[in-house]
Amino acid sequence: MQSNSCNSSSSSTLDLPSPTLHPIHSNHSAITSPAPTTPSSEPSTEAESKKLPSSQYKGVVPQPNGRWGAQIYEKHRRVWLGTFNLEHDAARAYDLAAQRFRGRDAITNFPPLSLSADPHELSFLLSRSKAEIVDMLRKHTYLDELRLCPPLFSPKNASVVSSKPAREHLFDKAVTPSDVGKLNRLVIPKQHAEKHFPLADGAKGVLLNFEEGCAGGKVWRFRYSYWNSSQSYVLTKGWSRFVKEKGLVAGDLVGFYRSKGEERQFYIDCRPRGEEGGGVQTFRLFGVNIGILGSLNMNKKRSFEGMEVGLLMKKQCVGGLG
DNA sequence: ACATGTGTTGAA
DNA sequence: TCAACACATGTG
Repeated sequence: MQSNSCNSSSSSTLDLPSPTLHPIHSNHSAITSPAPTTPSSEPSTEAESKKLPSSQYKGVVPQPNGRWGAQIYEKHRRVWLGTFNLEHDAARAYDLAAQRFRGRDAITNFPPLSLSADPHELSFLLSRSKAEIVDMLRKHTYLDELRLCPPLFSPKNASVVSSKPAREHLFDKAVTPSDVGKLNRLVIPKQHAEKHFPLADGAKGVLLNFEEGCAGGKVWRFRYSYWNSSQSYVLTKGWSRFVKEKGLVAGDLVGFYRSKGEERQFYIDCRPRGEEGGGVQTFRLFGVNIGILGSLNMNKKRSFEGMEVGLLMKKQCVGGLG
């Protein structure tokens, strides 16, 4: 089996969140709700014993050994989500994948996270790449990972007693060709610059720190200044490195945040154009930052989105948990 | 040996 | 896109 010493989950069962559920929830009310109340019985006749029982859940397929597989299709290809003892767990796995792969439009077996009481889980789900989510589902480590990642945003004044301060989203910018080109600078839209990054009067420029990710991620330092020539606010020194490391291309979104409370620390993240939700670019597996991923930019991830990334990462997991 | 996950197909 | 089904492959 998995011989990962850093596999944070030693619990094999109890893998997925299971709020109280009713079968077949779909956003499209038009969908037929077969709801075969109870599968009533297992194959009774001997002829049926050869045939596997089909699942009442979407994305769930029976396995010869009585377990249940979960799968989702994307781009004419099947993405295997793992096998589960309980049909219900397989259905939950499918739901999570569906919401990550298809966003709001996902048709799920159970009520979607967007209707859940816990907004944190949705942001967690969307902050991970498809490959990461699939990997977690297959290894049954989703819940552990969810627990390991503290909320980025907390609802209102919630009890942020624990670790990380809540963050406030300042603004996003869709980077332009020149933002990721040879000019080595990012133009901050003036309205946002003056509102969130006020420069002391007559200041030549300042160094701003931006932390990445949700748990003590890498800190990026950019020079921030005002260019009289173009009458624009810009991030200069340090920006090109960010572009390169992240593999930013025109159209990608860069998000700016600031923690509430004392620190007022700035945060940054980026995500490909059109992707749902915020993409926290810090790659963490089992709560450990993976070194190799420093060389994995978004371009590569785009093409790797299939699955191989998970395999790569598995081999990289050598240390124990901190 | 047996569980897992893929190849493939037909239906929607 | 999807699940059914056969079975190749992985793995303990």
